Amino acid sequence: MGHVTGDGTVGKALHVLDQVAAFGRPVRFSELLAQSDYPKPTLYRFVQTLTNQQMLAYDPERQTYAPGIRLVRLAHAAWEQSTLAPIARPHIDALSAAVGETVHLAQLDNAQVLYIDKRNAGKPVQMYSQAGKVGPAYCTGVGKVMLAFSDAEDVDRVIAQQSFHKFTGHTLTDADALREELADIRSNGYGFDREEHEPGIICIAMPILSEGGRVLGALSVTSTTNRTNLAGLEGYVPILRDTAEKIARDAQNWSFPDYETKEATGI
Amino acid sequence: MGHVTGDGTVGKALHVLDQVAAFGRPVRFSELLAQSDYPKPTLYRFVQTLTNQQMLAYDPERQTYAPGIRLVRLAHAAWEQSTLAPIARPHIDALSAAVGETVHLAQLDNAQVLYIDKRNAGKPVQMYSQAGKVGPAYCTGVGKVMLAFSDAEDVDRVIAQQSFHKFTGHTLTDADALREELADIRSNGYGFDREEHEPGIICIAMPILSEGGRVLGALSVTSTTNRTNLAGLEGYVPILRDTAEKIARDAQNWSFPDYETKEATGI
DNA sequence: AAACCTTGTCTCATTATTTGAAACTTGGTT
DNA sequence: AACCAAGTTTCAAATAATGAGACAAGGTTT
Repeated sequence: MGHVTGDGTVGKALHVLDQVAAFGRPVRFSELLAQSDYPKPTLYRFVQTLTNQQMLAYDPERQTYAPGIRLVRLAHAAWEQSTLAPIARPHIDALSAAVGETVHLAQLDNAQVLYIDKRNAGKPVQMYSQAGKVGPAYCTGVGKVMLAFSDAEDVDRVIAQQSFHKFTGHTLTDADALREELADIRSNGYGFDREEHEPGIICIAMPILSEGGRVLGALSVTSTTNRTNLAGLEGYVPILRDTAEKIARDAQNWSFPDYETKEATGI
Repeated sequence: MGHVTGDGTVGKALHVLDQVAAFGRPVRFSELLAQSDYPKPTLYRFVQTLTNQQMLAYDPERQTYAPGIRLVRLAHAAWEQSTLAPIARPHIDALSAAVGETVHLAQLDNAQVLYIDKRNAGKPVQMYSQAGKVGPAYCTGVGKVMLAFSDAEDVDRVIAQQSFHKFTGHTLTDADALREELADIRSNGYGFDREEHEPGIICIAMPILSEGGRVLGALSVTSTTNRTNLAGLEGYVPILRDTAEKIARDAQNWSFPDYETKEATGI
């Protein structure tokens, strides 16, 4: 009878959590039930349990559920321990200052691009909204670059999961076009986003590769067609490559600092 | 044999997740086992399940577990839907620009202060590391202000959980001193951090209260004793009060925007 | 090399928990 | 007063979690 979710009760509960998060807005129990595979009392108990555990938050006034505050706490630990962000931080600070454009750091999470960090060179506002945000792999600079240097089997798996929604006139809309693009990127060593996701937005992206050639993540410098063009972005290749190599080297040597005191640093 | 955790298998698994996060660094199975209440195979299976589910990440080289990347994705949804951050964003942007100092937005999470957002007026770097960070309630400006306007029973519960660790010479080190301070704050309408958490760091904090007087969160402006003093910070009271009121008002009227398309905005 | 740890993984009968059809409650609507 | 939708509870059957103990894989000492 095993459902697709697997991993017993815990897996099922987390699947419910994902469903709530996927709504992108606070959701009523009945809405959740309508699109759930579980019978009413089962779903009900999961939602209750998750709410008790503060993994979901219940708004009694509107009778809605949303992902809970406990996740924010846990994610902070994840971000600092399981992503490239703490290692890359000084390097992308420097990169952003040098190029004066927006810089992104991303990793691959299943078949999606997960944005891990961002520097907004000019305007320091509106940043948090991006860490944790996901984007499509087939039409972003960082996504294509990470795919280009992944194992063939991983590429197959990821491509199979892409929707190939046509965001702009430049979006690649099928697997073959994407595979050609990946071959190009592999021979160049870097890739572009040619207004494939948003009109007027272009970027150049560089993979972060371990010594063994494994994909750790990717960096990108984003700009607009008003300010520059692809040839202009190409001028950033040396500093991007340099930054990516530094991050990869630091990741190699990284061993977690031993903490004795927990509350040592202030806010 | 009901443990303190409650909520069946799911609760237990999440408790394990908390334990891993609490280490603050990647942790080996044996370390986890040493401080766990569960027998070896039980803990083992939980860790396996959580790793399968990407709630934990396993580093095969070092044989360690850390909170996983899936949490970062989930937390983004939580941050946007279950915190004041999206509502407060434009207001704290404006506040930060006006005062030229660091601004924090916090909420109460159990007995701790959870930092939700931050603006670093001068230097736009190193920001993400703060969202999701937790701090003590009894010796931070935002913590004391939120407590001061909470229900008596909540205050009792929170105070009972404080450690009253003496961070500096100014830290309040017992419940009575804290209760006096809370009474002061209540009559003033705002509070200070008088180098109670870190030497040289001072702040002024303002509660964000709903129409009914319920605590929604708190704002603070932080500075150093080199740059200013408490009297100087007190000059920010009008703009702080104004900002807090605007956030509270927006929170009242907030109904989640209906999304039809998910991928409408670019990165 | 052999004996001996330490750390991590697997087995399986027992036990406790999850499961979901159906019944019930609550609040709003015709 | 009858009706309907959304949410909550019950309880026997089905299933999954549990953990003592055995086993495997490295490493270290004698």
